[in-house]
Amino acid sequence: MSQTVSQPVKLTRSELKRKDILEGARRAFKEFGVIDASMDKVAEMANVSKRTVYNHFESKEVLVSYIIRDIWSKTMVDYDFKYNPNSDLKSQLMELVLNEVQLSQKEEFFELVRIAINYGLFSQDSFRTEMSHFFEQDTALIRWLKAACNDGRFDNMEPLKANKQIKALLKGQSFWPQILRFEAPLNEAESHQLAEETVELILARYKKAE
Amino acid sequence: MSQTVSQPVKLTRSELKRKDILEGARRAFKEFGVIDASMDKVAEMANVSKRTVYNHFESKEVLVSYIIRDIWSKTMVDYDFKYNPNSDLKSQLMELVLNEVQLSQKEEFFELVRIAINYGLFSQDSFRTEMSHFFEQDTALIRWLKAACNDGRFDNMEPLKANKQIKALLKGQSFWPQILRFEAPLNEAESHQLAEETVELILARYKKAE
DNA sequence: TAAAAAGTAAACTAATCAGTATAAAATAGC
DNA sequence: GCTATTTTATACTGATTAGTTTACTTTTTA
Repeated sequence: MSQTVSQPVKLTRSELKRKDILEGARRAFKEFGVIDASMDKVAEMANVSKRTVYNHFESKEVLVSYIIRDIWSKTMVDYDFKYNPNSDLKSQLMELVLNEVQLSQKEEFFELVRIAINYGLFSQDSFRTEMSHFFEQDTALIRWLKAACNDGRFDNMEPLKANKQIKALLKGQSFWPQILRFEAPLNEAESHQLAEETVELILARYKKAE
Repeated sequence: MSQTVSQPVKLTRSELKRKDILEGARRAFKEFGVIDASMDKVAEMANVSKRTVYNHFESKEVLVSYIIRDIWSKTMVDYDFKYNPNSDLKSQLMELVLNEVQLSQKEEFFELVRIAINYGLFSQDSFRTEMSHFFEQDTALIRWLKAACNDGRFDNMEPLKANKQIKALLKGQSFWPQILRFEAPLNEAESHQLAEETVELILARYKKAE
């Protein structure tokens, strides 16, 4: 056979260096912020010569946006959850919402969003446009809300609006305070409580009277 | 008489210069961002010599944090709104919530919060701690919720939790998207709609059944 | 009105940083 | 083993910037 199931994938020296650079850059950005992490520091933390960094990434700008995009796409694994007309609303919504909260509660994730914000806050349109996709994305919840709505399980609900409300409620306690380091990431119990309270609120407003 | 009612307050030359510096710095930070606004640019925009800037503020750091603190405290004028047991909940809450939204919808405010966030994102504890007070402050809404709660107008409400929920719902549409420049500040109609939807949601969950 | 205080313009220092140049050393593929 | 590519170390360029110095002028104040 020409392929084994779990191939260790032999990387060329060049590929190894590239990996080192990316890892070093991430550590440097995380520790100092994009602005204060000089390319010399990046090279040093990657244990690689500065010239090598420039052989792989033609400028700091390119390196930064490569890293941000990379993290973005790795974090945004598109989770799907199908609406089930035979199951009760609360448990389904709980699952969706809890997933949403837990997905983001990793310090590594916060660190990288900080980098993106730091970099993007005063940058030009193109990068921000891309960032906005990331922030506004997440179709699983929207799809579910639409399906449940079409199935007549909700009253007076506009799925897109309800989606925004849910996201706002979650981010207000599980995202922004952590990004600004006012609060620590939520633990299991806290995540659960937040999800619960959020679901209660949404159902109280939109659930069809029985 | 030694004091007239509306005295034009004669400022010394020094005080005038100080004002010029602050105004020039704010414009420079707003236009270029704190990092790209050099002290030369600040002096130029203030129409003041660079040395004068340093006579008033011993370093850029000091100037930046002075300005941030200044804006903060000016924006956070503590508005008060007393709970009225004889008026209906919805209109009272609407007033409070609408005020909250409108208070912040000025582009100037967003620009300065961007500066503060960008500056604080990788800074040390002391500055962030101060920032967190501003973010978490706002006692008018909390006081009102507590009063209404004590008066038995709500069911199952923890005022501090409800306050967080309201803030999250508002910021999710009227603060964060604007800070990241994904969306424009809300106009009158949009503010009103957001306030309305938020109040609906909160009342649906907590209003005492009659 | 004279001395003290504050402001000005312009040049200067010292540091930092993105990016380049160079020449030697390590490694890859053939 | 030989050649082409990549990496390394180090030093450099050129630009920018925070902050200072100097010599001079204007304003305040007493």
